[in-house]
Amino acid sequence: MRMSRLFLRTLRDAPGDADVESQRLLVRAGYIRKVAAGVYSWLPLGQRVLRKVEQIVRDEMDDAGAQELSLPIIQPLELWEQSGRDALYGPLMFRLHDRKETGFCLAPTAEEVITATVRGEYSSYRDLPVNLYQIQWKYRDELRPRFGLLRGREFLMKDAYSFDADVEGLRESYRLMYDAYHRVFDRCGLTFRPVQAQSGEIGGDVNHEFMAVAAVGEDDFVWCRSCNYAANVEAARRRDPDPVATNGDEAALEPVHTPDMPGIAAVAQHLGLGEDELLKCMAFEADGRLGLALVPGDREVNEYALGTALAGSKFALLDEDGFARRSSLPKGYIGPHHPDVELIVADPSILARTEWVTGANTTDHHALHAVPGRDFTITTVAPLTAVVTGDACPNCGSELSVDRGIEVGHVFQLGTKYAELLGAVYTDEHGAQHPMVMGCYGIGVSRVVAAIVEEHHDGHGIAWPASVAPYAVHLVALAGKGDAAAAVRDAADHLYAALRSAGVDVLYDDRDSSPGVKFADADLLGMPVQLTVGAKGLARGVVERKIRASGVRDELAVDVVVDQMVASAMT
RNA sequence: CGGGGAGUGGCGCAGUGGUAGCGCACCAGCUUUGGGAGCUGGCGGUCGGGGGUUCAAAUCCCCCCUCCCCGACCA
Repeated sequence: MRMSRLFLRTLRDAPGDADVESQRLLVRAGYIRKVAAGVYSWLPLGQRVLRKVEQIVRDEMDDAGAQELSLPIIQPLELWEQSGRDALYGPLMFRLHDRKETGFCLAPTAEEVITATVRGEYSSYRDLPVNLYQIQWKYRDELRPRFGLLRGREFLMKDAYSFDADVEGLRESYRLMYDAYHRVFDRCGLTFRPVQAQSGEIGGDVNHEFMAVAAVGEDDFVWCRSCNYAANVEAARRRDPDPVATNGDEAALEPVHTPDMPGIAAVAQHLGLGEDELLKCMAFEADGRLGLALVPGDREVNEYALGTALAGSKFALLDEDGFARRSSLPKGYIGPHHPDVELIVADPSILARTEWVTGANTTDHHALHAVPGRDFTITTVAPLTAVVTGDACPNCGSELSVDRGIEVGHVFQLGTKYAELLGAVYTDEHGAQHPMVMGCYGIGVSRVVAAIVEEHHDGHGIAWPASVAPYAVHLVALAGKGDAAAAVRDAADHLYAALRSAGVDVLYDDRDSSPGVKFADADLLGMPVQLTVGAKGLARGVVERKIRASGVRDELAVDVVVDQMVASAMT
């Protein structure tokens, strides 16, 4: 492509509303343009990158045995009413009506439609398994679209759906996708981790999020640098500290005056203690019963873990209203020896210390020497603390790290939920009917583009991995003076033609601009290899090569350039 | 949804009552040519929209729209 004809305008300044580097660079370099909050146009260069990522995804999906189809973006609301997700998604869905006032939505995802589609075609165990996918635009009216392509309201997503006869089949389908995802993100040049995660609103059991490590990520996740352990911050566990036995000679419970100190930090400072010596008592109600969740004062309660510990009970931490109703609970001064407390869930670390400082259940007072088992009775011991960097890995004991990541993929074992709700059943070899067992597998294709830029850029611009670069080579012709100018132009034209006929994708800067502009644009646009044809080099029969990512430069004889480029494209 | 900030040419910005300007970009000419060149001359804006105050509004007042940031409860 000749840059003199490319629909491209690079910007020296990024728009003021860009809030992450990927957005700033993609806009400055002319890959995308914002049309509305969370809605972007993909200009020619951007479209090429999007297609590259798409094609990697398509390759790996096809290799894994999935079949591509295309489902509608406009979906009847009726399907969403059947699955019950109409209400669940609520205002997150873009809604519209046709002229007959029939309700539709713009697809935020496609479990309903795909299930209805398979239901209409397949009904025998002989048909299964089958895995269908599409690469299609999705729509979510996010509360707060932000971070450019990372949280848009319109985004390109690959969604695959597997249908199996039984759970064993599902596990195999899931494994195929899980493995394919590794290959996809490897090929895209991303540093990532699959992490155990919660299922969120889609429902189902086993699932993994694929997190690209990035400071601008919206989700914290926990991973071990020594072993393979990785988990969503809510599902993460640490290795529990060992319990210590009480000697039985601890001093008796002793009240202490702590005026106007409803927080851990103030009390610890006042008493000259570490925050980890204080007992944090978080009040909750579970099925109407008052409970306390106990963690060390320097820790926070992981509500998801608390839910697990309460084994399905409906529970909620007390809010302001709750405290208002429970007037006997002095918020900030609660101790576990409270007469109204019906159950106490304690983190294992509570048993790793013989005595605690805790609330005295009287405003402005705390209590020293609270001994588990003596002064209060623990109903259940279960992991409750939110994991932080430096905690011990539950698998290997090494240090865990809590980092931010961009969720670029998510794989779920859905089970039979949608098949049951929407009637996708098959007949087995004995003539009995069963719901199909489903899995679903998403990749945020447009988000991946942004994630790649987040990982592959520097102060000058983007540095695309070769696998997704819009062009393999950025050929720069420097206009010289007089006869030299003509020679340079001539040599560059020939090189351009030769590279193209050798099958190399070339972006050719044939513009009549100064060298500075051309170099700056080349670095900003980020093709993996830059070839510069200038009068000086040409006189010696060489062109200069610069590897964008490393900045390494060398010179190539003009007559070996094409072979070199073709060879490096192979590797 | 609540709080804060902001909308002025394609992009970045200035302009606190007197009729709109700067840089980049764009167009023309001349010069320049290995890291975002110089000079000269141009094109381009109903100042987010509507209403109001005023002799006069980008500027003051009201309403609306859009955009950005922050905000859950750790006791």
